[in-house]
Amino acid sequence: MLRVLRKSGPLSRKDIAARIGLTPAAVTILTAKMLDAGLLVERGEEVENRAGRRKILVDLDYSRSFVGAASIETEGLTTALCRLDGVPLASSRLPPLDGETPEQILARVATSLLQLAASHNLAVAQLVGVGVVVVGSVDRQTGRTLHDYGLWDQPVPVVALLEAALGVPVCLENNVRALALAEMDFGGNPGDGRQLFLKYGPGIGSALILEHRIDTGSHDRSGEIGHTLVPGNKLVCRCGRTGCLETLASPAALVAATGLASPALILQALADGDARVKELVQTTLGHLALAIDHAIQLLDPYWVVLYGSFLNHPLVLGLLVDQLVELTANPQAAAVIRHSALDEAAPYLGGAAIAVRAFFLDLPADQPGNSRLDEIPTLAPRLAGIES
Amino acid sequence: MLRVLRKSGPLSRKDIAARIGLTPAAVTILTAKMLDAGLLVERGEEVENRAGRRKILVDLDYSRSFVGAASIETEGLTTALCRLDGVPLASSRLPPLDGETPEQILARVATSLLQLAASHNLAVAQLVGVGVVVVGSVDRQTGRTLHDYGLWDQPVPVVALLEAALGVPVCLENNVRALALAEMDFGGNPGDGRQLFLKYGPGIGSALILEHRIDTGSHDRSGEIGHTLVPGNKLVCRCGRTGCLETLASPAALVAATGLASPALILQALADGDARVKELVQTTLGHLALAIDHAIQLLDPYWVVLYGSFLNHPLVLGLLVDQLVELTANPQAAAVIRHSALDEAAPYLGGAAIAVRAFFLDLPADQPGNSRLDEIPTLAPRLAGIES
DNA sequence: TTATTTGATTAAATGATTTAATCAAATACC
DNA sequence: GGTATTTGATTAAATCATTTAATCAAATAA
Repeated sequence: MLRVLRKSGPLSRKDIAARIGLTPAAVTILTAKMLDAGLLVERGEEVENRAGRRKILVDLDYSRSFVGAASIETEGLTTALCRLDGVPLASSRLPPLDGETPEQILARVATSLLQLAASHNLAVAQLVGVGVVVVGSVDRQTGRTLHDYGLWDQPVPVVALLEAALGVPVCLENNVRALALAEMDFGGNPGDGRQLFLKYGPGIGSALILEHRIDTGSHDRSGEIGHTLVPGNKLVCRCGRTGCLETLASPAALVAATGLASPALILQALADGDARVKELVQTTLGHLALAIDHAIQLLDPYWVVLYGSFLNHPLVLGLLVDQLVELTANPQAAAVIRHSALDEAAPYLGGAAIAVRAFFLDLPADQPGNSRLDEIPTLAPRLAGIES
Repeated sequence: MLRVLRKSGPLSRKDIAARIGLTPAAVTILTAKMLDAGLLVERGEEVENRAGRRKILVDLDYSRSFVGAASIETEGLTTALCRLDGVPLASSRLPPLDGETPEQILARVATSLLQLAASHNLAVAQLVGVGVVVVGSVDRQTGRTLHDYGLWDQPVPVVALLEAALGVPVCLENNVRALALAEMDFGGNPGDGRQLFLKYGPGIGSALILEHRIDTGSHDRSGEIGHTLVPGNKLVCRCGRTGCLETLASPAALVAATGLASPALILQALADGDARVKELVQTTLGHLALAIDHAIQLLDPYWVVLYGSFLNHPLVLGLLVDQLVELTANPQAAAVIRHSALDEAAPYLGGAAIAVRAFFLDLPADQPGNSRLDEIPTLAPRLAGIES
């Protein structure tokens, strides 16, 4: 029911019943409990010029609770508090400190979140969860980071440490994967829950979303478009293979190829009509387009979402889309690809997305099993004081 | 419960309970109903040298019912009857007739299935469903074929026509996709339900299985590895694009490249040590290996299953695996790729697989909703006469 | 022989959901 | 303008799957 409301906005009890396969009577009972628990709100009536009683719209109460979010990178920490619909309420950026241990970093995260709440008059009791995103891969079972491409050199039990410090549920995810979820949940673009997300810069990060959920594959390695091979490419990748797309078509590779100092300067050169740079960019985007076409053929996504200011530049996006249309021999393919609507200055949005999902029982799943309200960890405390 | 039994063979009531999240008491009740209904059988006790009562093993009754299967191709019809575990009981091949309408073909399918049952002393009352596979794409909602690459030039309501003729549930699927399911369900290789299936010959057909189910993608086009692009390839594909893998690396393309008359002759030349042919084959398999590597990076499958006698030849399979291992820089890749264990002379196995799945409620799904035995179409008639 | 262990079964209790009736609140019709 | 009709929400009794707790069954261990 929460899942349906999340996806399809305010709905009447009758419509909810139809969608989740229960009777209106059952939904009346369920909504009553959840309204009491503060999970839902009634949002007035839907006016239709038609006989009969009007629908009373029910929706998730996005404003009553909030989540914490943190992004831990080598360049520093970003923490934030967000509403359950992803709207940021407060955020802060903290620089990295020399020689700081993981434990100290997480302690700073906890302190920062509490300070943010205090300074924005948000009651900590309404903090329903925290999502942390990191650069490397994570073990979702144990809530630990695995190898982290330079930040931490050993597994860190992030979830356990932060839950001890804050006393609310904490979840952990890779930053790109979490961002892809944020795009799904907060991005405002409807779809069928199948999306390839491509974070362009400084490397080529990607995440695959199937059935509204992060797809991990059989060995936690699916969706790695940056590590598909480009024939003829002899560059050795950090992943150990030779010829990965990332070594040839990442912003870093483009910077190296053009000899310019930054992606911003490349954009400048493009705008100035620099033919040499345009050709280099075109070649690079050609590799990218080919890889994206491969992915489209194999995954048939509803969206291919690009994330990163360089690709978001109209000139670049145009070149990429042109190449893709040419490859697919189908102008409609362009409709599949678009740039993310997320604020690129908010790296914590992924954290907010996973925290919200955790609060709403990881909504998109059709997990068999628990449907008893009082056995749900995040709900139990809220339902404890209720009579019925 | 049926799903768990299907996947994990005979189990005790207690173990079933643990897996489906119910109590042994509930499982006792459920198994009793299903034993009465003839869906399950008790398979003796498991002997463990341990104190306590022995487990009474319960399993699906694969022998009590059977399914019909049909494969409709331009070269003719194949019909068969199979046990619920995929073991063929009877089969027949029928040549195509000139000028035969789709309706006449389906009438022949129905007649053939009834004849097979009659001649093998199988009671039609125990025929619990029929699965039909065709070469082109199908509309699973309406049970119609769509365009069919030459066989039929307009949609044919296969399901409606055959259900009218036979009076049992009929389901329809593309042949490659159904074959991939047969591989999962009858192939005897455990896995986690994620598999890329590749039918090599005469074209390059493929199907993607995720979470134990056929993945269709957002537009019914996922898993099309044969239509990924090979850079530099200028051949126009039947799909309308230029440069598809299939135009360059299918058996048909290989036959054309070698100038030999058939894949069998190519195998012969390879065995004879023909260097020119070996190089051509190697180039072709290189394209295939690259595409497979792409798919592995994007999908992270548990298995890549090859189907087709040409690829099954030790020399060819060896060459392909070598190329793949070289590309991935990881000897483990060899463990992922394997040839199908299915009988290649039985094109109807896919039909049997989808019929069995339909009978067992499309087992692998975690579909929300109906768990009431008496509302299940395939079970209702069997439960009708039962007391409790 | 008895105690213990493990699995299966049973009966009463529970509780979510449905059924069927009713209430609520609008438009449509005469 | 009053009444009928329609549509959605609610309620109470009934239902039915499931759990709980006790018991039975059948083995090994002491």
